[in-house]
Amino acid sequence: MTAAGRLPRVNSSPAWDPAREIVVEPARPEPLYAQVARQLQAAIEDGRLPAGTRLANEIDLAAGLRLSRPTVRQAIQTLVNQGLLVRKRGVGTQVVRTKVARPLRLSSLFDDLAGLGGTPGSAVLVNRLEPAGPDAAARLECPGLGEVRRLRRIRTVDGEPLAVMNNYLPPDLPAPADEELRGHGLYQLLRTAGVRLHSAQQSIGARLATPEDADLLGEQPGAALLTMARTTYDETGRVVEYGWHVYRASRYSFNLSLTNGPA
Amino acid sequence: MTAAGRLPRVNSSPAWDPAREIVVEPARPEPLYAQVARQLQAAIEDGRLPAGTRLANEIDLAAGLRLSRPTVRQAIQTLVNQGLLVRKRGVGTQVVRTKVARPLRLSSLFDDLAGLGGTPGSAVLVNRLEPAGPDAAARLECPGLGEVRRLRRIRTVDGEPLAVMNNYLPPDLPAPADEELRGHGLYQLLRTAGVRLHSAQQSIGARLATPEDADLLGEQPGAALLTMARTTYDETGRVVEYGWHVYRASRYSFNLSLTNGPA
DNA sequence: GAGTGGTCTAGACCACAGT
DNA sequence: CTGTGGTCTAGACCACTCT
Repeated sequence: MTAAGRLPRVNSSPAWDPAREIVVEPARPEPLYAQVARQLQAAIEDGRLPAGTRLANEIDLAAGLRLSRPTVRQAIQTLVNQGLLVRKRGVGTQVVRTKVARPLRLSSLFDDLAGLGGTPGSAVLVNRLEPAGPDAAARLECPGLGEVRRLRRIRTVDGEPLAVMNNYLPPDLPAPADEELRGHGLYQLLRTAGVRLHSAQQSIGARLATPEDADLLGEQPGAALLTMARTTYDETGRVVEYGWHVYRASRYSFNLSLTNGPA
Repeated sequence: MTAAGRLPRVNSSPAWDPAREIVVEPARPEPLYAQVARQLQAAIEDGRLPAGTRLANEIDLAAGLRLSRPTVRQAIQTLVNQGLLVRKRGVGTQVVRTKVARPLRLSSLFDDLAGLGGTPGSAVLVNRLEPAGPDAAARLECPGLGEVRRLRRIRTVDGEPLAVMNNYLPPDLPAPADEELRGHGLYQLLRTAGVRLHSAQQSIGARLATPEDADLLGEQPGAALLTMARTTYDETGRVVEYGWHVYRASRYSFNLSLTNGPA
């Protein structure tokens, strides 16, 4: 046995009675397992269930909540998938001892920034249908495509330029108004338009600023820039967006949380 | 109804009979749902179940495989979580029409590179215990720590330098031999040592090469570099690694697949 | 209305960890 | 040994989508 394999100290259960703290209302439209998961998550995040706490076993939990064991299991499983709980056979279920690592989700830059300080905004440089060159058609995986919608925006925070964002969109999507683009992320607009985003492939790199980059971003030519190219798919496998963006490395970095989820 | 909401064309089921193609052996140690999931995944990946194919419904599938519906559901769920299948209530289950987006997992650079072309290797510049400065102790979230193991390596592909990698490790982990580090990723060595990795927080940025960077990596000073800083936690919430790496942007970029998994 | 996945129940047996 | 989570069954009813 190596030093690394040593046991986590297990807190014995404190006076936290799930049956008293968690209430499930079968009448609500929210599924029972979701109600349990939501309230467990809240208890973990506001400290009522501190890191390292061991939960009661699934049988007792189910009995206390007057639910079946599979239902309670489903609730716990969603939190395990989020990395908030850890289960070990023969041992029990514990609150993870890490600051929460939110799973990585499809998010646009705007949504990310809105969660931080500063006021995000954007200037729309280009927003029009254009004849689709072979490159654009290939990026959207739509050979023979006649037209594409092209977007070019500058994202700002508190008025300072942060990124130049270029996008191709399929021409049959409803046209986003410049005004909408100024105040909302592209993903948010797509979702509102009924597009069900499913997955994306991203590539993150770096390069030096060209004079044009420098001019748009308020940097010096030769400054370090972060680049991100992304293809986004909906649930039917159609490409709903291709984008290539450049960020000022002096003012932005990508922050990712990874979890070793099951499956 | 917007254009974006239009229906996916549903292929009627071709002559792919799950009951004939999938065999479950209750005697094997592998769980039944895992056997089903594995064989379904294989069928999707090698083209026997092309993108867009609709699966039989869960009841029929269960009957055909002589399993219960929850078991079949569990198998399908794991593939949905991986983004390989899409389920819609009232409609059915379809193979996703996208090239597969593998979920983002904890991986070391070495593991990533091993999956691509070229022969990865590395040179170990530093591998020793050092007195822990306040910075190192803070990075490992272990105030008062006496010593840390410090690593400094150069990662190469086909002999060409690709990245400089700096790491702090807690002093109680078994010391990795230089020889092991040359041929294996750090994560792989940690797992072998019994560490159960749980989650990580990464930050990706860019900067210009200093003369020292340039010397180590064979670039010019002022060249664009990708930077990545990472803190890795095990299941007990302990920091098991802190690393800050720089990559030659001319030869490397991060590729991520994101999926909008449930929960 | 017919067919689908989404949720839920009440049991059962097994594998593994710790004593 | 005891207690835990892991797996599995055989039903049931509901909510949603499409015809």
